[in-house]
Amino acid sequence: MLYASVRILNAPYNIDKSYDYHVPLHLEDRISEGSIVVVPFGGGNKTRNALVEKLKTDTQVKQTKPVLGVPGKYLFIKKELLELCKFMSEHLFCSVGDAARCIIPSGVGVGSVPFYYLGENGEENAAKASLNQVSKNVLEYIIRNGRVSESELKSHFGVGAVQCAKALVGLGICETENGYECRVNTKSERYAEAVFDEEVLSSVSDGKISLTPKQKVVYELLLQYESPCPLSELTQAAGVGASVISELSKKGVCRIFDVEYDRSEDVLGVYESDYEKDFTLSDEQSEALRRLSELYYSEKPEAALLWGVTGSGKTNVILKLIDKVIADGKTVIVLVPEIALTSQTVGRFAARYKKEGIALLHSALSAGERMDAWKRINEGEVKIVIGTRSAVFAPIDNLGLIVMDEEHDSSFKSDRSPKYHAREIAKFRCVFNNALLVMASATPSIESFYKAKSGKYSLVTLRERFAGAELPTVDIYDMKSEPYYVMPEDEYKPEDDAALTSEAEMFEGGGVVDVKGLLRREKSAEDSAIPLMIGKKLKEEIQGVLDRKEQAILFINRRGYRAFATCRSCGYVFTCPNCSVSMTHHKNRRTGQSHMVCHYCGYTEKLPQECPRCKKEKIMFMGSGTQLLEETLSKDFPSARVLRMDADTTTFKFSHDKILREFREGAADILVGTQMVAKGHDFPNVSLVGVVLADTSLYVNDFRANEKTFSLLTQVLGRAGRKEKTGRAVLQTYSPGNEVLELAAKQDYERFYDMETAFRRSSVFPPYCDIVTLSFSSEVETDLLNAVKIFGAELDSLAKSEYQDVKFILYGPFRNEIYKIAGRYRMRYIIKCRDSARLRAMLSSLLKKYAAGLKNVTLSADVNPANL
DNA sequence: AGCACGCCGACT
DNA sequence: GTCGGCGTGCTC
Repeated sequence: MLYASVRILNAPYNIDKSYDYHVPLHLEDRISEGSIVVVPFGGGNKTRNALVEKLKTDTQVKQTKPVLGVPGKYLFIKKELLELCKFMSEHLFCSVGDAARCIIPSGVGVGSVPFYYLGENGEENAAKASLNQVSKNVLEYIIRNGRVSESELKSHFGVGAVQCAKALVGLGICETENGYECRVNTKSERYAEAVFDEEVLSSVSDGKISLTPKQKVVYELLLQYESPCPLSELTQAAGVGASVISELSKKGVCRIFDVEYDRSEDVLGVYESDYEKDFTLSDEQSEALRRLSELYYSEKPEAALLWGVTGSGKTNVILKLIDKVIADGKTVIVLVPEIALTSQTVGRFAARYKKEGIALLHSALSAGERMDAWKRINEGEVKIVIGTRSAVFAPIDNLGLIVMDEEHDSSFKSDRSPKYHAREIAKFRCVFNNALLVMASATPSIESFYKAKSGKYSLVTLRERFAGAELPTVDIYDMKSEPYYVMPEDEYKPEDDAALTSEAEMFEGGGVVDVKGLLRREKSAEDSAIPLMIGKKLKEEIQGVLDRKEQAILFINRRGYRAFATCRSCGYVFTCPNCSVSMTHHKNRRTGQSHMVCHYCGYTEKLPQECPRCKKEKIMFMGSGTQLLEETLSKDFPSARVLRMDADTTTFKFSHDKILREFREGAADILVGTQMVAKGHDFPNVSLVGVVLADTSLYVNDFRANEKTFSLLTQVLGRAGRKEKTGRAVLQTYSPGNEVLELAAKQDYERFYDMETAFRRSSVFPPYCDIVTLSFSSEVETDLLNAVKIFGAELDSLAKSEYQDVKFILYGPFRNEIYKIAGRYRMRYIIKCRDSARLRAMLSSLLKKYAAGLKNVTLSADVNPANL
């Protein structure tokens, strides 16, 4: 008898162990180690999917249940990745099944369908019966293939084959039995959008089209959104059924349409013609290539940090390295940050290696496409995989090289459980395959640079800028020399200062707390209470750019119109009812309507005229976002064409890419946006970059605040003048003396690294220790507090008894930076430690004990989190 | 996580 | 006397 030792997928952490099942004869030749199988589990024998860890001929278990089915040869995890699952579960405190979920393409499910096979007296009965041609073909196919699923018959002989098969069963020729097979769930999402047509809008407002109260609620919501809204979200937000929305569409005031996850464009083709097929390397680049090749040919696991300033041609070196690896008959995985997926870099790779066999893995792929890519990779048709973090799991054989472009990017760390870092997975795979890992960045993570300096990684450096490209001239501009707030005289009262102080401190961080300056009045101001976003210097530079018919990019760190709304009379701040954050003020471009939006849970409400607390009409807005910047620009530079890119204008797949392409093709003079404008795009005509507010307070309370600011600014500055022209950049700030800003302006990574490591060493942060956070969340605050207390006590007692040898420092419990999100309260412990087997054993036993045991509370661990 | 088994209050 | 409340414990 053959037994399968399996792990249940979707099993909670505390019951994640091996379970033995026996394998029925007819499945023996279908099952193998790494197969996904269907098994009965638990008292109710509910069918569950499981991963076969081992096949064996005996078992300790007295009574085993049978494996019910092996869905298909593609639902299979090869040995290397099977071991990786185990590794992940040990290091990331997740079940083996959770790890397997990262590896199996999502959207692939298991379905139960009838299978047909030849009956006992099948051939005799067939000889007696008179069959039509199709039935004969179907029968022949069944005889040839043994057990055949209904869907397989359908795909071979059309839908009619099902009838034939059933008839064959009726005639006693075939028999049928339910079995399992792999199925790809194609998904599409239904969207609704208000009809922004003058006539429709006015007929609704003057009652020509009458709406019921519920319809009204939905309609108002729709008007507030700038872009189409998923129906599911809309019905939830409005608290109505889908019928209300379909009524609205019948009345012609909104449109309902399906957006398939399937509409992927030919990303490969986009930039194909942009680049020459061949190029020569500079001396420095050749040397870098030589060193990397040496590491590659060593046939040992190696890791190298390719540190090259912006514009030093890292990509060229990498392309030449890949050429060698491919020529050597091995395969390559290239990992890029999420945002860069359709960028030129990817296009360049794609174009260059199309004929060798390339697979592009990204979040916009439909389940079907993902499955296709997975099949092609599994069947060895692919030599190069390019993709975001999850591409590190690509089932590619014979791996010779993994490249991580923009190594420091935080999108390489998963934000969902299991919270893996692609870098660690890549290392595991390189060790398994004796392959080379190349991490490339202009601003490496402090941790990686530290490893490079201490010899754990080989450091390969590119210092020269390629093709004479130069650093932009950077002006750090002191915004304190500008009036910040402009407010008409008659509205100003001295007591405003007091009410605003706390909020101003809260939201503008260290820089702007001079409230008197904040409210500096200017009698002549036409626009009341509009913060000055564009200082004199930046204004001049923008004008210059427009005059020279060049382009500019302006970066601002907040989307929306105004950062928050507050009452000048009582100090009330508009706060999300579900989250402990203030809401952001948004303005609809088309209707001009104002509403407040929570950036964490999406909650939206209409902006009232009066303060909900004191009922006075004294609401004022503070801070500024992309929408206001866009508006300000069109006022200050009426002739300029402004394009905005933020989460609100990039709802759809590829809309992001579309905006960038439009901008590159010159459809706009100024691109305004959040983080996403900063990353990896090359715009030849951009000669000015403006950072509306550059402050370290962009990331408060995170020990990586400096690192993140430095790398973000470096990237933004890198957008200016990469070709022949020397670009210009203006960093507006309220803390002009800040060392991080100055070093970023000079692009002096090494000085920054020295400064930052000094800080990390003295306060004990990575790379001088590891950090594990244990996060608790609950909808019930008292349950949360209780759980946190119990857990803390237990950890304490373990540390004093069984795990005395484990050294760690426990901090907390703390409330999270944002205590409540979407109705859940969140707290955590922070542990500084060495990530050792003993430490993991201790935490794992605790988590196993409490993962299910704390009522109403979910608990999860994160090793070296991306944000603290 | 599910879903059993198990031991005490309000119903036909 | 039973139906069903959800506390405790197991899942090959």
